[in-house]
Amino acid sequence: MTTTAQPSQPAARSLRPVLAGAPRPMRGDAARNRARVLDAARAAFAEDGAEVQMEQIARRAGVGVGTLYRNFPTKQALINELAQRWMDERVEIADQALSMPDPAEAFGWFVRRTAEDMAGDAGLCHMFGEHSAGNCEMPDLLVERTEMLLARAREAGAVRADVSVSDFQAILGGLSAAIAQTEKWELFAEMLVTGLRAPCP
Amino acid sequence: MTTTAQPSQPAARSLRPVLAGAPRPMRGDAARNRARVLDAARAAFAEDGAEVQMEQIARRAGVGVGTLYRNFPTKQALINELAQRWMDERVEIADQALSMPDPAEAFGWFVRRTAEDMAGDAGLCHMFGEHSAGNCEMPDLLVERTEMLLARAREAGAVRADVSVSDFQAILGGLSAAIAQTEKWELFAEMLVTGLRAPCP
DNA sequence: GCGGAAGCGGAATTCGACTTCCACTTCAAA
DNA sequence: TTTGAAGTGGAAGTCGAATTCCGCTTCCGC
Repeated sequence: MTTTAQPSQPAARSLRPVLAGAPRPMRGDAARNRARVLDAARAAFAEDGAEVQMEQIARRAGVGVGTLYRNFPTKQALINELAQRWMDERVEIADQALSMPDPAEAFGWFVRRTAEDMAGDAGLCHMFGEHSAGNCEMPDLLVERTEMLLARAREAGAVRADVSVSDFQAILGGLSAAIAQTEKWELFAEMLVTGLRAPCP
Repeated sequence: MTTTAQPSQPAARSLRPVLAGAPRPMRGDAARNRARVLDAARAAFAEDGAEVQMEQIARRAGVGVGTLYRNFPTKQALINELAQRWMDERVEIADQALSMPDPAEAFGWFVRRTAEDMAGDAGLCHMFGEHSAGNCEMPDLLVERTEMLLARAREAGAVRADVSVSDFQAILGGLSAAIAQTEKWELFAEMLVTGLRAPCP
């Protein structure tokens, strides 16, 4: 995650005729505000779901709506940015899991960890299930990692053969919905790990 | 489910001084329209989720929005009515399950059947998870049946001891969310039944 | 068949969000 | 310190969807 993110609208700039010069970095206070907006948005969405109003987010961040719109041209753009960050985080977690020696253990850890993270951002995650489903595709990077994790677990007999990546995605969506209702993520994670394994005779 | 349902706004009526006379029954065509609206609404919500517009529902039912609002004072009221019907249906299904001799089998059947019904009304069910969570409480009758079903299954060793009715509710919410993404209800139901059982050693 | 209450359609209204706009303020390069 | 580009706040504008309103139509008891 880049700390010095740029505003969403790339301003073609050319101070002094330098061919394709890199855009001047954001002004210090502006960058600070952008960060505050992002934090406020995450918190607000986590608390109240997607129905929070832009003005609430702005107030929470201590800025005017204008500032908010300077950084994100649209409410959806803001949501997408948050979704993007969540995805990036998922990739990191998946990588950690992939570095574990035992595939079954790695898979279980990934599921538990995801459930735990969801519990911390319940509203937020649930919103993703709702809103971003169509808008912002799961990045290839994450699909790839998930595929690996799943494949390895499958080979190790920890996951039924008939569960595809998109099934798994759907399942995680269900998980977030369940967690949004009760925060018993440990129970749910356990159930998932057990249920994903072929039923024992 | 009463076929001759009354409009949501009870009109205090008193034709001829009959003490507490029952309200005159709906006019024939009106009752027919009410039914059509309800059907159209169910179909529309199932297809497109909660974001369908009142006018779309009205057009689908072949009536004007006015008629729609005559029967349901609010969009939420319409949603609640549908939710109510779904709940009633659940009670019936639960009763069928309770009449089965083997508790484990009964529980599994109930879960599978619910998943199947959800798949048929994906958008609708998902919407319930979203909207009705707060507005329209699960009726006591359904809570009671669910509790029975769960208790019997628990005694028979088919369900882990640490799953409460509200946990189970949350889980079904998750199930509907997952099904709304992919219609693989059989897989999901299987996973649930397996996962709800204490992990075998 | 008549009368009038009940019901109907759908244009017009209301309402509440998102988004735009611009006069004003703040930053930072020279 | 000066200067002007970048950034800011928040009132006003826009827009889409829910809801109301009312003149017209349809039923139904007499």
